[in-house]
Amino acid sequence: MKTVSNKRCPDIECEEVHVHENIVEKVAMHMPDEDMLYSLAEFFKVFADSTRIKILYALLNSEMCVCDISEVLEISQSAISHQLRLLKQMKLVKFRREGKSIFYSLSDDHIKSILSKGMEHVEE
Amino acid sequence: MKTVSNKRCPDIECEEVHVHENIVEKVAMHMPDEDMLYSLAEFFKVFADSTRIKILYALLNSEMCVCDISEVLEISQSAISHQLRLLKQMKLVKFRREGKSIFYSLSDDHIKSILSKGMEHVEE
DNA sequence: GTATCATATGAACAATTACTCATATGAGTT
DNA sequence: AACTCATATGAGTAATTGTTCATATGATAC
Repeated sequence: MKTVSNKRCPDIECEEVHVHENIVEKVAMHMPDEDMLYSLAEFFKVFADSTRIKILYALLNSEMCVCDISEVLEISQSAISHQLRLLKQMKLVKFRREGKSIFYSLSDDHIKSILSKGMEHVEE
Repeated sequence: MKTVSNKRCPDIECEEVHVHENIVEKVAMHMPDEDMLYSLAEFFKVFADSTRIKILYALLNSEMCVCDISEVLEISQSAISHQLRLLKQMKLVKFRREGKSIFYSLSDDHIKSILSKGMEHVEE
């Protein structure tokens, strides 16, 4: 079956055999690995919760201990701790111990730039 | 109660009244609106699902009709349609009708740049 | 050692969500 | 008009997730 390249072909219908093959093939070729796309979704999941977003924004300004974060955001210590664990697993935050407290901070600058990219879109 | 500015104060404990007040205040001042942070999380939620990520990546290359997307990604037409609805609501895709088909495409370039920012982080 | 405080964590529960299936809509064709 | 095809959508369901509550851990102070 012949396909027309780079131009839409209105009379080709959209059944099993009659899909717009040129497009389908081209797109299929450029798709990243399944695994990669899955990881990407996993990564964005971290930013997909307002508690975690708040934590990240708080840490944008200063490293903070768990109970300070809890205080600033008015969210229970337990909830914060659970979310910090996830952020830790995803390597978005690092931490250091100081006496009884544990201070968390952002692990790199990617986070800042992703947050602001998102903000740009939301602010419109 | 006195706080020490810009320097950690190890002997201040982390109870209701004894939080690291200088940090807490400073961070509290710089926090964006609750609503803004909530919207931001909502926005990132769109990217937090592998089906939607796949759809967006597919559309990065070319506008496509629903059944082509379904074919390329090997995901049911119904599932694609449900997710496209969400993407439409969040203004990440636009669409045009052509005969019986409806062609979807990315609504702007923000999306591309957010995806690649995410990709940068994942690829490390 | 015991007591206290900051943090972590497991279980339980409620809320959200992404899918499937069945069906509806709506445009084109005859 | 009736029929077909592409897409949309509502209901139902299984899986995921974020919180609370109770408790554990681990460091410091006594």
